[in-house]
Amino acid sequence: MEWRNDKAIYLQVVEWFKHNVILGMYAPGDKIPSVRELALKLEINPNTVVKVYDILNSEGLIEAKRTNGYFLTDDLEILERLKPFFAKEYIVQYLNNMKQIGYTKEQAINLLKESKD
Amino acid sequence: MEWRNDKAIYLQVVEWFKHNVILGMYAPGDKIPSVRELALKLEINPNTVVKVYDILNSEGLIEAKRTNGYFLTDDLEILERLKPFFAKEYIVQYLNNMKQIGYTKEQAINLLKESKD
Amino acid sequence: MEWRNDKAIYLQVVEWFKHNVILGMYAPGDKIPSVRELALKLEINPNTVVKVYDILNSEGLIEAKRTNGYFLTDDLEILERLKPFFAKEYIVQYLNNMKQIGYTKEQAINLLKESKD
Amino acid sequence: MEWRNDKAIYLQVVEWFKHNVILGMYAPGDKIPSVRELALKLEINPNTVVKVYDILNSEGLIEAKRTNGYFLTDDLEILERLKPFFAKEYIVQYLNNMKQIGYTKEQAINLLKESKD
DNA sequence: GTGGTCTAGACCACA
DNA sequence: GTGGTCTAGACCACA
Repeated sequence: MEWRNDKAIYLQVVEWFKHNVILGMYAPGDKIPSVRELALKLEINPNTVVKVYDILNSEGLIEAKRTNGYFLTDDLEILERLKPFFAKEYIVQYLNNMKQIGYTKEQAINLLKESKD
Repeated sequence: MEWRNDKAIYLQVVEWFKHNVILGMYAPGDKIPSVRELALKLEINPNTVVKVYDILNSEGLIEAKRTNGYFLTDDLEILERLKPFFAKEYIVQYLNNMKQIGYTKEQAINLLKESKD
Repeated sequence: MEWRNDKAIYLQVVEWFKHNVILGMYAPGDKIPSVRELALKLEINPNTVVKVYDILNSEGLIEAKRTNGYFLTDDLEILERLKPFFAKEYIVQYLNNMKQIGYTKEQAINLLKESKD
Repeated sequence: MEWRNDKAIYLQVVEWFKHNVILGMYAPGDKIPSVRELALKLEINPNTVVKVYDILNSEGLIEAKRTNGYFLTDDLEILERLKPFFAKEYIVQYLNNMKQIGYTKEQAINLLKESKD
């Protein structure tokens, strides 16, 4: 893993984790890597992973079972919310990019429609 | 300046430069920073700047005048092409992002339309 | 300050801080002690204070102003919620205590009414 | 066992012992742990246990039988008094807590009545 | 000086 | 081995 230096690592890991969830890396209720495992894999400090898991926990995305590890929530509603969450981010990003180079929202939509991709 | 480490620096500098041009930092025909100046300012190796200027030169965006330095082209047509160039990149990026989390192009367009921003 | 060892220090500090707010130690919008100040005063690690302020921040009770310090929220609604929050805790604690020694809720209420205090 | 450091340990042990009696850990007239046994179990100084047993003895709750150890009293009246004793403590504690955050006794009673627990 | 981030590492309860 | 807590201390941006 490589980290951008324009954003706190723990924030990047939070996003990375959510992305993995969207991509179906873990099933609802699955055990996820332990704090130490993930720290080793990502080559970051365990405390940073703790911070990440704290955030994910407070968002209801994962749950801690003492001495058993962390588990992905089986609350499907919370999991369903992930996609629109990212979508919103991507939309804002796209519109900002386009506005920065001088396009309006309408133009951003039209250029998108005309694209072949 | 901060550089992402997931992409070659010279590519990032090329983009950064084009962005500046779009934002009107230089007028058509203007002198742009020397290789050494830019290297110092961006804290990168002069050779990297040389590579950047080579690319920009080959795209017709800048021109070298022997012993006089580099100048932004005064060919307006080339300058006009910059905006669509970035737009295309942003569009591809947006669609890729949305597809990666499971949205089709149509959904990407519709969600964009519905956004309030 | 002395800390009970049956509860994490940061939780005790969170409660202690809320208590102080209820007692009117800070006015809405007031600057509160910096992370380092509080750490020194309470003789705990600055990181522990960071954790406390993180929690209070996420609850909307305080706000961080970069390079300026933390401030008590001026959102009166949030501040008003503190009293009932503690009241609920005290009620639960009282009922639990009484039940543990064999009294029902009704008895707990009646004994309370009969008390001279 | 964990001891709060805001109160003398021997006082905490006295309370802890009375609590155990209320919970029926010993029957009236039962032999209770020797000074040494209890000191080991609670990981406290035997002298502290001596002090505790002195107090319990002076309150008539336990009785020393020379060379035979200590026994819980079989005086049911004394045992019956334990519950109201704790109840009074809990009531005072509850009222103090509520007063400290600005509620009157009447409010403390009403909030208690309204609680769902 | 202020908050923010991150690392290193210790010790704990629980099983 | 697992999560939870806490300390010590470094370095950063911002002003």
